[in-house]
Amino acid sequence: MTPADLAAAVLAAVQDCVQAGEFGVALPDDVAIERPKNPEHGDYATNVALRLAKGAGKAPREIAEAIAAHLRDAEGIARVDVAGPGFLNVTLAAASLGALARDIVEAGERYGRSDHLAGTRINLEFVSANPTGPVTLASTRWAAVGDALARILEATGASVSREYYFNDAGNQIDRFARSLLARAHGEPTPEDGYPGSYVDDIAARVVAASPGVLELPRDEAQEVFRRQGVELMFGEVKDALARFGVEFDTYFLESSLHESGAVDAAVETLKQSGRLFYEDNAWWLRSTEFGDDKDRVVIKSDGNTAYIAGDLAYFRNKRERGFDLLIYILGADHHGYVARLKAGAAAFEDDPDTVEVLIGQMVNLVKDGKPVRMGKRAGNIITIDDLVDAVGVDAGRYSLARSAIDTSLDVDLDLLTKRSNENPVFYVQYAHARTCNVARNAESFGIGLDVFEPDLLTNPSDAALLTALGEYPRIVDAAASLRAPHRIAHYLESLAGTYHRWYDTDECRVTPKGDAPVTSANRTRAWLNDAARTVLSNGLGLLGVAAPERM
RNA sequence: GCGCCCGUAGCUCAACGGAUAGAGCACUUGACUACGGAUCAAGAGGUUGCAGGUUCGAGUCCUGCCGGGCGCACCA
Repeated sequence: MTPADLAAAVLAAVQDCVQAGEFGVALPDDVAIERPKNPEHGDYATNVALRLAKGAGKAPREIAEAIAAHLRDAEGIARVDVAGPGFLNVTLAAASLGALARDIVEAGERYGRSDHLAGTRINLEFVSANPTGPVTLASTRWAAVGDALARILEATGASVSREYYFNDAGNQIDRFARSLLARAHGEPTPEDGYPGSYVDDIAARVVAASPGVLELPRDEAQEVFRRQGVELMFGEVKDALARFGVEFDTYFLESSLHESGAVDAAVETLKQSGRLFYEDNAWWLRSTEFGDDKDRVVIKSDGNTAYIAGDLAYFRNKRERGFDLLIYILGADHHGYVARLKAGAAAFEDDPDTVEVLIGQMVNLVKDGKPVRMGKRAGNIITIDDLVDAVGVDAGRYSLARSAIDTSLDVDLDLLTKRSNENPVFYVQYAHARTCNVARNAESFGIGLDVFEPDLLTNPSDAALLTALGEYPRIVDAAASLRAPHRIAHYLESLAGTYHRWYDTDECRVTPKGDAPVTSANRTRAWLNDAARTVLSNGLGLLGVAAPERM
């Protein structure tokens, strides 16, 4: 019996109560089944009686007793207790709970996946850093989180397109080109330029590829550096992200929106529909209607488009490409954009809720207990490659994806470089490697996945592991709907602990100790071991972290 | 000044409004003739920044403070 099955059984019991006239209440939409922290509280618990009490006009415990009386008759339920203020604590029959092990093994990679978001086409935009330098640690956080979120949304049935927006029409790129040119000439970095040593490398590569470039007139040379330098830098960004295991479906260039006429068309549409107003020689979008603190200029008084014009055209472009939901992961320094992005949607008579902006807080570098300022312009950045070199892809992705995005994250440089074993990812990966090792040992004992007698899974450690495994689908759902990949990581850490404890329980061995004979219980536990392997592997997969068979 | 986010164990972080606030690391003690100890068991560590409020119940929701981060352009 899965938690979902139990929820259905509880709902049926509530219905029975209502039909029997024991209390009157509208049937709840769903019943929350949770796994109690305290094993004395049964395998599963529900607060449904507490929820219904107010509507029924009766004491929660009274409601709970009534539901319990009906629930006790349900198939596969060993006992139901009413506890505390009115919780229902449910203990399943061993066979009923144990059957889950086979279900999971048979579902394999499909276990935890659902079709809740089937048919939804999601455009997930993340990282989107301008290639004026290597990928910073902050951007790397969004790479890890964004890619994990994409995997999680896909696991709930959505079609997800990973998108990287390159704002190549702006002056950051000009500053980058000027920096390249200056360094190629051996001049100091311009006042507003980029000082990192990578600028010298890129400049040298441009010169190598175009030997005569330094003899060209200054403005022509700068154009060569702009074009080739950006291409080289962007290539490095893509390569570094690919090494990190993050591949984008679309790298979208802002300039393409200008060249295709999409920006002009979008502005024209908005003028026609009266969504822009003219004032002080400029055209404005009334974004204040959507919570923005001021209206935004779309066409500047000099006739040029403002940055937001590109965003408006980009929104429309994404919708025209057929996406139902546009999710943006932006850093906290961009939170002022939320209102104007939504205003843009509304201006096109579209639903502002098609735009969903996730604001991620900053990554702070800490060294010797003190914060270290980091920035491309300051030239002291920690890059995605630095991270990978220090701890590897798995530990890097895991540590950046394991915290909620709305908390700022402190990364200690010394901890990162010296003591990588402190990363909980190894605890989880080791649990997975252990399941594989147990399976290998079982095979050498001639224990395969044949005999399955779930009523033999009577040890409390069996129940603890089974209920933990049963939670997984709801964890995936929650991670998807809350856009919270870190929940997967924390679940896995908890599951790994439960597995390690099960492994260390002598009564729960898969292979017999010493020369004891192989029993049906041993054989049945091979299924449970494999179920744990399946969930650990599936969960790590959602984070883009390897599930090694050996460590 | 206005707006958004955060404040939880020594550190890094969890906790659909639910029961005794949890993990990892670090610390103390124990288990290596081990289904590989990258593990397990036990211990210690907390007034969840402060003060009110909402209700059967608040780390979680509301209000006000305190502290920190990030924004408040006809820049992109």
